[in-house]
Amino acid sequence: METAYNPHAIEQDWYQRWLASEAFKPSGEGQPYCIMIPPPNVTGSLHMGHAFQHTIMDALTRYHRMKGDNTLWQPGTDHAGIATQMVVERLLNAEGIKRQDLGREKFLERVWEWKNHSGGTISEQMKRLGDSPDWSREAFTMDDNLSHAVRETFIQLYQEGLIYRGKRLVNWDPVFHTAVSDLEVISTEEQGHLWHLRYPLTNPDGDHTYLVVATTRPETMLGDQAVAVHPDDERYKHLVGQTIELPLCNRQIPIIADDYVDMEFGTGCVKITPAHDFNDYDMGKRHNLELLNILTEDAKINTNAPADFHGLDRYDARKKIISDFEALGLLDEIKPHTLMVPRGDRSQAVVEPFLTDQWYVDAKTLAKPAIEAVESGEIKFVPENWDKTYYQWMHNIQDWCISRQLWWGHRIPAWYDDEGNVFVGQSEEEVRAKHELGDRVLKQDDDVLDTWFSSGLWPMATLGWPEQNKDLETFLPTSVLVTGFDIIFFWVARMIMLGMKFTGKVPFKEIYITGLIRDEHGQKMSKSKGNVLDPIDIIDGIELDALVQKRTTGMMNPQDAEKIAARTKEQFPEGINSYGTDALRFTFCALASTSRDINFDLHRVAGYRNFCNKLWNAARFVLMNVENNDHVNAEKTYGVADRWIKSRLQSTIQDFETHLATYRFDLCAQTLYEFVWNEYCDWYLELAKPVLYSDNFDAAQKAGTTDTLISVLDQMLRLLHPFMPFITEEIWQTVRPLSSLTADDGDLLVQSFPEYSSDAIDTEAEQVIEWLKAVVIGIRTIRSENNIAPSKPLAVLFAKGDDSHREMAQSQHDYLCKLARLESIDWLTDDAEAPAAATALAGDMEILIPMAGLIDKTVELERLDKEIDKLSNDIKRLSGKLNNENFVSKAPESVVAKERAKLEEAESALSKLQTNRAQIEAL
RNA sequence: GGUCGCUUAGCUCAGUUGGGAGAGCAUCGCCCUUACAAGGCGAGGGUCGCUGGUUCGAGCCCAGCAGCGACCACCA
Repeated sequence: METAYNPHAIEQDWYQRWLASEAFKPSGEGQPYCIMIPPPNVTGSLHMGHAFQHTIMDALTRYHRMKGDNTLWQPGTDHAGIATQMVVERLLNAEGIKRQDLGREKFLERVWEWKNHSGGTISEQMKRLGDSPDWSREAFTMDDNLSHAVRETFIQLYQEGLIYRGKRLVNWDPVFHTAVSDLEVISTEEQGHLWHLRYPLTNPDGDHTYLVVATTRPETMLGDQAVAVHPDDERYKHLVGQTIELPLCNRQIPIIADDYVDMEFGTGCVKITPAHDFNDYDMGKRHNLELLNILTEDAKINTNAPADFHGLDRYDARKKIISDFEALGLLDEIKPHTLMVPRGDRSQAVVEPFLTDQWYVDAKTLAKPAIEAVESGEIKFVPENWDKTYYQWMHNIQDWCISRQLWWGHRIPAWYDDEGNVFVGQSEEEVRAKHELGDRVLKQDDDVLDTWFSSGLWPMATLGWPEQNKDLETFLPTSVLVTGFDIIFFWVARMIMLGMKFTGKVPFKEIYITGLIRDEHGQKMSKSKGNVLDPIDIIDGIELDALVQKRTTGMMNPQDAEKIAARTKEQFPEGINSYGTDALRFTFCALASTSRDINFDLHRVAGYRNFCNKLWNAARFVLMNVENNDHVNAEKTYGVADRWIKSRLQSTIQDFETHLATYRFDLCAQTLYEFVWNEYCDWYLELAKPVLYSDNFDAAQKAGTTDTLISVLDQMLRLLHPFMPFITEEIWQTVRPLSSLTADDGDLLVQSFPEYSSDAIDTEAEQVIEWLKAVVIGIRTIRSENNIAPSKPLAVLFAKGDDSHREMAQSQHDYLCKLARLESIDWLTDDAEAPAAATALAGDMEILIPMAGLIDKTVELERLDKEIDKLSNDIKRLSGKLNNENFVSKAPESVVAKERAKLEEAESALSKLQTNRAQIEAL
């Protein structure tokens, strides 16, 4: 093995070998365990969020595979309708082509070309991460079988009246010319104006010649159908039923009363535009108002408005209306106003409420069982709190607009005849045959379905639905869904609704909601902020120039490039090191606490890269000291250190499994890190050295140590494998010849996971080693504080203590000498006078290092004073507590006893140190 | 307006029925001790956001306040 861990040399070879062994496929035996990947955009590339979630999913998959479960991780990608179409349209625009120029068929050919060209990126990147899904089942939401499932769902819902078509107000994206769902509209606060407009009364009375209405969108007045006031509003009550002369339009509109109006806001008069505002639409329905659409699909003014306005862009029309009102003396005032502006999440264009024919899903009906599934605990959110977010949305769910005026996606399986009759079915042939339409002219609906309609079927459809097969039976409900809270509504809720509707089963039993990856300061990673990290760059490393290049090309705001380049150079003057996949994966696990934001700091990766190196070198040590597997059959005796490390290993296994069961990957990572570094490396390897190197230990003891070195290393590698697959496989294969395993037994990824065994728990060994550690640390501290060279052998005296200490000092003699660099250990008899010495305590026992020529009086006094201070404080606190009658009488007996013992211990320690201090002082 | 969350060491974060404040990174000192300088050994560093309450006892439970954040809805 190389002296330093080099991730590059080992990763991809193992991946190819795993693939070839078909180990990623479900074994067909054991308990089913299944995870569905949240399908990323087929033309996208892997970002930190994917890498994070995929690491979690892969860790779970590998763990369950090693546990012997029938494990399936289903991979695949999403066609991502609007996003993908947008990318391809942009590419075409660069060539000077519009999609309309090509026509639907040719355009779709181009999209498929693009999909085939860039579609493999994500999968390739997943392989770099060591992800182990069953690639033979890789799915795409527009595969034939999935498309069939989509149509089947649509047809059934339509037949049950749960999908319907209707003319309604929708959120219209005037750039993409499509409806979008409520969820795809992002409202942000922007500075605007509140325009107060005067609407003249047809019959002015003494008090009023006009009413003043306030609006943030003056252009909509062209479609006004009424002015509404509150029915109880004394100011206007008498005007209800009268009419307004709508300026610029030469129309009369009524004044109506509706308690939706807030008397306190503005003037208390609201202009009502039923065709261009959701609230007005509802009011219009209540009052039978006409729906007058005044916009085109481009959000220009249409011919329903006065001729002056035809063809004007909505914002130009706004300007003209303001100036026209002003010219007529009808502009009352203009106030600055902060309002929420709705924009399309993809186009960033301001969306307009727009009257069109669209398809809707009756979400309320589907939501009912989906809510109950979570309430009953059949589906559990982890962390649990997310159920509230889910309930809140589900209880207020609106019908889901599923039609999109796009070309890329699942075309709606509905056909119309010339008379406007609708026929829904799998294909035109089927529809014709079923409805006996003969050669009647039929035209398929031009629209496609919302992408989330198909991803909502993902778990059941990838398993084969609507066909009833073994996979569905075995793997549904799937075990856990791993995803972010940002798509609970988009995706999670829809999978539950559609899944329960069509299979009668929940799609998954648990939903593990991960945090969102942010940069080291908690900022969202984004191209425009220039703080994006590419997981592949962390694995492979990247030169500064290339990183700057990457961050500053293709920007929305090129003027920020300089700033971003400067910041990048400051943060990564040397570029980014290559840390390897395993370090990155371990970092993700270590960061996966319950927090909803995860600040990703590269320093953490560096720390865990060092951990990889530590593991690597521990293995090197074992290999250098174990030449063959003779120990397997040799006679062995296991020393206290061997029993100790095996005992500690059991606790590690137990803790790991407890934490994994609750998705606390951070605690799992910490448990493993501490065992490997602080117990196996720091102590066990050091304890093994004297046994292996000294003649004081016989062959059976040496064999016992060798055997323990190998077997604990083997168990550690298994424990670590789900988090760090490559380095563990590499080391394990090197170590395998030293164990009883043969080459036919498969690779590490299919070995059994360590099982906790209480038989190996050895409290006696743990006590002995804890004592030994206390002695060694006590001596090291004295050395360090008194500047005694670590290489200088010391003669120490032990004093006080009891028989057990004498026994341990005897049995651990060689270990103590080696670990603390001692030349001798002697016992001070009880009646002998102690020499002036630096003192450490190990329980009741004193460790004395005579000062002669070694120890500086003032330094040692300072050190002792610090210890004494600490003890005095403890004693003060403890005795205060124990003197409090309330505490003694009300606290549980065990707590009181514990405090008493602590007090006694502290008092005893204090008196020893004080004696010692007096002695030194007197020198 | 509604819902949820956060505030612990310089930084990023753990802290599991309330019972001695922890980790990693960073900092300081010593050490090339035959696995590892990506290392070893040791050290320093926190009035647990503020105020009050419950309790023998509060980082943890309750109330209020302050600051930060997310999501949902929205008055023209």
